[in-house]
Amino acid sequence: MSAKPETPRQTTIYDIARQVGLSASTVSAVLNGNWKSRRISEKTAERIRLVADRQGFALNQQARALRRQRSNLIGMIMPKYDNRYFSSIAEQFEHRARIRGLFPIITCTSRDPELELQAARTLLSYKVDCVIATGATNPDLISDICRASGVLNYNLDLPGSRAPSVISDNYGGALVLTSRVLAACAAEAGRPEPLAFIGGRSTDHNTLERLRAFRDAHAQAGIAPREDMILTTGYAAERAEQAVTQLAAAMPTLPAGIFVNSTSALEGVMRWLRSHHPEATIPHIGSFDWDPFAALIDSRILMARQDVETMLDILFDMMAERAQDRHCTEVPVRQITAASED
Amino acid sequence: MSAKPETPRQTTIYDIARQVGLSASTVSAVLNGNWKSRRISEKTAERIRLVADRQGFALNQQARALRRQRSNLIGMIMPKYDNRYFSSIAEQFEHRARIRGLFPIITCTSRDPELELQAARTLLSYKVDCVIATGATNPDLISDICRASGVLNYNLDLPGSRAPSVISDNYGGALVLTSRVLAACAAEAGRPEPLAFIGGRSTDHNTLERLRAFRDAHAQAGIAPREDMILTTGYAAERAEQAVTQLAAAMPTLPAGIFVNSTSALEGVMRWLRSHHPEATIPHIGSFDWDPFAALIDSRILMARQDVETMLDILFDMMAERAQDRHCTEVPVRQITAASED
DNA sequence: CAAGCATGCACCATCGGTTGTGCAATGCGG
DNA sequence: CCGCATTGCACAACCGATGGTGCATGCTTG
Repeated sequence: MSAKPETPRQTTIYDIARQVGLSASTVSAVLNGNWKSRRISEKTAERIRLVADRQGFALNQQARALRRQRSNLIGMIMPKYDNRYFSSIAEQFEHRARIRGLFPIITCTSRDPELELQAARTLLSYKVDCVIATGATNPDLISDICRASGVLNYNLDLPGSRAPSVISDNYGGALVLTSRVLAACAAEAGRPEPLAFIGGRSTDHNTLERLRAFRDAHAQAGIAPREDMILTTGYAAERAEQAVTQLAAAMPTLPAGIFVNSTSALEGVMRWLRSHHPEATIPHIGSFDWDPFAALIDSRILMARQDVETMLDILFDMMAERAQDRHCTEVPVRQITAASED
Repeated sequence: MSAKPETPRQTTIYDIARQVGLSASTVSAVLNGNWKSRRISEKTAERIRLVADRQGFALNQQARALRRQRSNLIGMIMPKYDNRYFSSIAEQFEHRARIRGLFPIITCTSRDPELELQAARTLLSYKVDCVIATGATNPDLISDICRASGVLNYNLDLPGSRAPSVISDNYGGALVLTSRVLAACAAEAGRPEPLAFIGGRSTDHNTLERLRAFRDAHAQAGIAPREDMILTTGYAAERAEQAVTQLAAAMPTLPAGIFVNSTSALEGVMRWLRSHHPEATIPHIGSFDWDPFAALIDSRILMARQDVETMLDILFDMMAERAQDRHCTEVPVRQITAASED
């Protein structure tokens, strides 16, 4: 009648202990599995498990973590969810974490360096056992605060100098991709022509490596890249769209081919092409990053798909052995051509 | 020399207390802001803040949550990250949570009902203050376990009967979308023709509502839908691809138009079309859910974009006032046509 | 000058688990 | 029947922060 239906607080091991007439430590031992080593009888264990199940008991992980100095939480900092590269990283990360009995916390910082730091601090506040910085603008800062707290730290996608890193072979992938686009253009025009490069930041490792490959591929094709067509205006679609506008204004005709650095940038490039030349054939495009729909837009779009599975396998292996050497592992990309799958 | 560089444990309020020669409770009061009500002097507060900053002190949120019975964690269960609808929900959710001083935890369950439940239980174990079930296959089960723990709970995208829900106006959106596709087909063929319906689950509310609108739109166009062309084979791209294969095998020619239920299904449909009829004009397609690249594939693709911003605004408003009434709020979708933006 | 009040902080129980240790009861051999 | 080992569990300290309460000290007021 007047039982207070307020917030029906979660039952604790003390509640269970009272009900079975045993001590909380016994209940704890049974529920976390080390009851055999504490010489709790099978009969007692069974009785406790029964009551716990009946109550839908859920152990308070905060309390557990507080005492154990180990949270089983594993944090990932990630720039965006809105493209297939990062979203597959997120999904695979969660899947692998769960398999290993860890609880994944992913936090998305919209490429905001300030937010990245704040997110790292918050993760540490919640006492995650490990912080993985994915595509972080300043991974070393994150490494520093992790080190100060004694928390394991790895970099993914973009390398850092203060923690082990797992990234794609950006040079290798971009070299093949650029060469393929150059070849397609040459086949069409009868002679090689320099490509444009759109998207990314000229400050990040990946863009630099892809640019290096871009230039080398041009050299291998026997032509010089045109520096005025290299526009690393960031990853946002809007900025890429502006870059194409700028490109179109500066020259009589669009380049025969474009290296597009990320699918976000590709979004902007395609938007521009569709709105300004809806009927024209588009330039040959090499996109560093894959999207299933982009593949279907036009057979002139080539895409390099990064090997997320392998990267995460390596990452989790390093975590398992608590690797600390500041080494950068490069994983080859898998090449994708237009409209082909997987 | 022999200072142990093991794990440089995070500093606690006790460490700081010792350094400034004050009690831990004073440090706590200063650092969590209620020091004025505890009549701590400005001078003392300043001294403590200085030391805390210098040490890079990060409060242990687990301990805090344990004591406060309030974690400031807010959990979201979500099927997938790999499409623009869910990924924008995730990003917006995180953004709004942070603005409100909450720490968002999103966990992705790959549309696995078993995983959903397990995820809910885990979130409760970590004592989240609120659980939001997005697109859950069985939201009511989640509501039950949340209720048992006295934790606030809301449904997003798919409605439940045991917690407040915020969803799209699936009927309204699908009615307009279907009508537009029907009209496009009629304009081309000279007479209205029934559309195919591909994707989704005939067990979930959204699919049922969209199907109801699908039928009503046919009725309004003066034709009967063909039941044998309604294939709710799930959301996975592979299943949708199989559905089209089945459709193509069963009839001499493809339908003039297709209602595609989700961008995942659209992926499968487009894959089939490209691999089986690479050069043919594709059917008119109405996709319930938006993707920027899909919009560029063909002007015959129409897309309904759900109003994620408004849905989340409503959701957070309800959370703020701790609304409990099991009401379902429907938010109109924004209509999108081919290649147009935002 | 005593009573009264404000100031500034310390003490301590508490949140829900974990784990080292202690102790009674039982079993067993001699 | 006694000593000793084993079995089966309880006790209590602890993890790090919070907040109610209490106690000096200094200042004001009659």
